[in-house]
Amino acid sequence: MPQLDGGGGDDLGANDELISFKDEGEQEEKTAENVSSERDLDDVKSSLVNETENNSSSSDSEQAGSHRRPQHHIPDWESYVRQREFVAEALRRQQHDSGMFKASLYAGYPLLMIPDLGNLANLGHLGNLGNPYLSPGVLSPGTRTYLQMKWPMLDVPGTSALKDPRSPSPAHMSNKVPVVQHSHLSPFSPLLSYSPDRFPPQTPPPHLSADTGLPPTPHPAELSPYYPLSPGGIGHMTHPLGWLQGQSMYGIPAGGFRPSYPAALAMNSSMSSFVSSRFSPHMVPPPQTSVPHSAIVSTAIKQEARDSNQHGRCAVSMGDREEEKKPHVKKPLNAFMLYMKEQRPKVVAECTLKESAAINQILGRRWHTLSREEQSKYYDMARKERQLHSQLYPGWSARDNYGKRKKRKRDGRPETAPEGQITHTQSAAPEEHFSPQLKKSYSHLYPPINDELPSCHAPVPASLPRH
DNA sequence: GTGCCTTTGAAGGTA
DNA sequence: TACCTTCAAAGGCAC
Repeated sequence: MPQLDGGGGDDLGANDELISFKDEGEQEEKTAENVSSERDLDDVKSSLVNETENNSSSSDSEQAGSHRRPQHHIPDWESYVRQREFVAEALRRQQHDSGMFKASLYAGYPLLMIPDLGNLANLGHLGNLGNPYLSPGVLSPGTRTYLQMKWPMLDVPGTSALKDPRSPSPAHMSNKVPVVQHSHLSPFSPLLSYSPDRFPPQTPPPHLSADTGLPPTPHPAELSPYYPLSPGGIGHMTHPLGWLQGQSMYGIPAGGFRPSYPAALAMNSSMSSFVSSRFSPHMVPPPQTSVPHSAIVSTAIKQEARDSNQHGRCAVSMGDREEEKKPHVKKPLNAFMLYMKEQRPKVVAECTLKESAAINQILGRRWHTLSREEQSKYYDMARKERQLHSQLYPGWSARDNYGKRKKRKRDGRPETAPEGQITHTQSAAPEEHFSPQLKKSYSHLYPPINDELPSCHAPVPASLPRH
């Protein structure tokens, strides 16, 4: 795995990514020859897919040669670093002025809490500081707010494990944040959009510091490889997730989150946003007091609860009521979903498409054109997402969400051949399987003869075999 | 107003 | 173990 530097201890438990790549016929341990042949294979695959997009002016360099260029991120790195430094400086001043936290204690701690982020947000263009993660109205003056920071953002001694310098990303790939984003949303922060519901402010329990809201004792045993702590340097620090797991800030029961959602969620909001430094080198400063974890969605469950009540409140048992109280905890996003969230705005801008079905097809093809390094970034993000999710919701299971949605109709499309069923993961050219509905929607993009894919640029011939 | 479409990946269930 | 199903995001569209 390219992003896995074996030395830093940074990427423990990356097996999922290995599996993911292996699933695509790529093995982590390969000889140079194998790598070469693999590259050839990838190039073939890439060239096939890129036929649709190479004709654009923007993809001149995205040729089927032996090198693929990173598609979007590198140009953004400088601006990102500048902004990061600016924010870091602002935070240092904030720390110095407010004395809210000691650098020695929180250095490298991805979560910083300041009493009033509004002041910080007023620092000129810092209004965009948390922007990818800031929902309008989330910040309010006087609200104690967490600032989410990623390790490289702070000058942390002993962060050698942060990243292998050979890594494609100087800090960590997951720290990159696409600059081309809508200012009001983050491609990697579904957390902020999951639920507008707020939970009542709660008072931190006595065992937590009144100033920081953090527990006084660390949980070194629960340190995540993604938030490495140097034993000698900052080993005394509380792991960002440590206090979340064992002694939740606002009291996640030891057995899990289920029995007391609101309390747990109040904590989860800040934690999720913070640990969901996931993917953000900036900050994710949702109010500590109210915004639940992104994975918590209220609408669906509310709807269900409403329906359930309509069916007869008398029949609702206590257990059912507890069920109704359950917030809908969404699944963590997988690598491709993260990729889509990041890239969708770009595709929309490039292709002037808005319909997600078509965009997703384009993105699905672009996904396959990504190099391993590029994909590994998203696998890494997804792994963090899952780790965070599992720690935020220890008792959650994907099965909990089964049936929350209406069952998808599967008879709408022609069945694939019985033998060797073509699934969405191994289908032929996607345009071949464009539903009549989608084609109809894009009739203006479908030349009547060619029946083309609504791609940005030159479409792939329908007969083009695809991996 | 609700579900479908469309993608990949993760996870749970089943044979 | 292999295969199948469901869900995660997104927004236009059809009903």
